[in-house]
Amino acid sequence: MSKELNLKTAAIEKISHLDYFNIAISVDCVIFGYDNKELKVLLIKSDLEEFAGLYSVLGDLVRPDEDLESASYRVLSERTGMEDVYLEQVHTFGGIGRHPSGRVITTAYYSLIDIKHHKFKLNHNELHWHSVNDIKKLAFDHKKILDKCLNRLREQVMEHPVVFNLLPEKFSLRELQDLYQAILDIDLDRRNFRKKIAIKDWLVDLNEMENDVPHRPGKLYALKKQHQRTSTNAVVMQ
Amino acid sequence: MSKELNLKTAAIEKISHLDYFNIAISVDCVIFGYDNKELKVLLIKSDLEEFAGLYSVLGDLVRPDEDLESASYRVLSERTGMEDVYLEQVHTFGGIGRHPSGRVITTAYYSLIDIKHHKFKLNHNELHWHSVNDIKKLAFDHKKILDKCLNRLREQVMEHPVVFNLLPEKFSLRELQDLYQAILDIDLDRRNFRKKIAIKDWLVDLNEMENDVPHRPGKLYALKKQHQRTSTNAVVMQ
DNA sequence: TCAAAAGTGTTGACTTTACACCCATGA
DNA sequence: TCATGGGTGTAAAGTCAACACTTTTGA
Repeated sequence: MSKELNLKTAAIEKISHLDYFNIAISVDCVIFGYDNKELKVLLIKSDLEEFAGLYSVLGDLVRPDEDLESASYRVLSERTGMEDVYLEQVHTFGGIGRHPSGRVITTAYYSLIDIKHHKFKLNHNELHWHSVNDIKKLAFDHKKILDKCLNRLREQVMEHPVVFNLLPEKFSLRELQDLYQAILDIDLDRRNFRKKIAIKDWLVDLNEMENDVPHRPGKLYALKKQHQRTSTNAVVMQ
Repeated sequence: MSKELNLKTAAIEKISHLDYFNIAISVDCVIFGYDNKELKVLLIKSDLEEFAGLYSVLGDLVRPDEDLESASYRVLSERTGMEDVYLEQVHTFGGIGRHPSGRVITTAYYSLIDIKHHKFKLNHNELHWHSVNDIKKLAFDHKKILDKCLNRLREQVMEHPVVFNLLPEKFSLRELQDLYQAILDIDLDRRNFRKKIAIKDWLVDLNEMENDVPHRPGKLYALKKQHQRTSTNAVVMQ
């Protein structure tokens, strides 16, 4: 009773499946920044009437000739002018009602970028940084997407050196701790935090000190070269 | 210089994006089983000429009117006759050359099912269980998909009670340990394993003993009701 | 009586947490 | 001299890994 061996070519298969080429796929990039001891996320005002007044994360449809990663890098660089930034895929959202234009499935990525980056032109498009903690509602299912990306970020932050794009090249341990506290939304013990970071061996001591701080200056550190994460040396993290 | 407020309706947006509705999306289900102290995976012989002789994991195109999760449950139940089994989304693979029929992006899920399940009709379709350790090459990028799902399974197995679909309802701690060893592909210390499982509080002691074993019988346990994972009470795991 | 696996605790190594004092700087 | 944060160590609690002997059963 076994099925007959009935090979078909890909070309033939494609014809029989043409009906299915009726779903669009997009990428959405949850881009985190950090300023004033708060974790921020870059949002754009939705240009859909259905979501008038609401913000959404940055996304775009995937072009037929680009892969998912390229699409997410394109969104990132088109919107922020930044190249070569690490993006992490988080989850794909495929509910049927999630986009009013039709069937759009989206793959969510997160990324971390320096909020003070130069090429950045916030005024030209309705792009704004929002405090993650203040966000109650977004267009589409983007609140769910944001939450999932934030959870993933929190899971990874102590295991992998992912947060250093959010700091200047040289930073003190206090700045690093403030950043961790903003991301995790908890207080950390200073001595224990320093021990934990020291053990990871992520940092080089630059033998320099902070300037212009209204208190005793701290030592400056930088992320070791081998831990710098970019699109081109992306490390498999799990 | 700010952009004019220029809202468009979803309908209008759709027209301008029609070109993009040219990518198909599929789901691929990596279905793990367990037999003879080995972790297995359910594979089907590829019916594409391009991959003649190679196996692939179970997948199908997503229909325009079903969401991603429904599509993966459909694949699972069509192929195995099983309903109400937990599926975990792992990753979406979107390389441009990954499918010879055209642009197909796929979202991978894994699932664990009892290899001895009744409705199962292995002969009717070229469906076979393969030892995970023996698999060297698969059709498409399915080896990568399998590896990623296996990694995810290994990460979750000690943190969450995910493996119990692979065992009969009543099982001994030795059977459970053998299963963990097969999944993780390492040996575990018996006493430490039992302690670790006891702490999780996943099991009920049934006050029954094994029968028909050629050695001292062990106690039988079952997974507590509140930890049983099905499609309908799926627990958010991260 | 033998073979096979069940069942069970302790010790040492390591990790994690909580916690307090003096120091350097700028205002 | 005050306010601010820098820099540092220790003790107690908890977790993890290694390890061996007696018991029960069927063959």
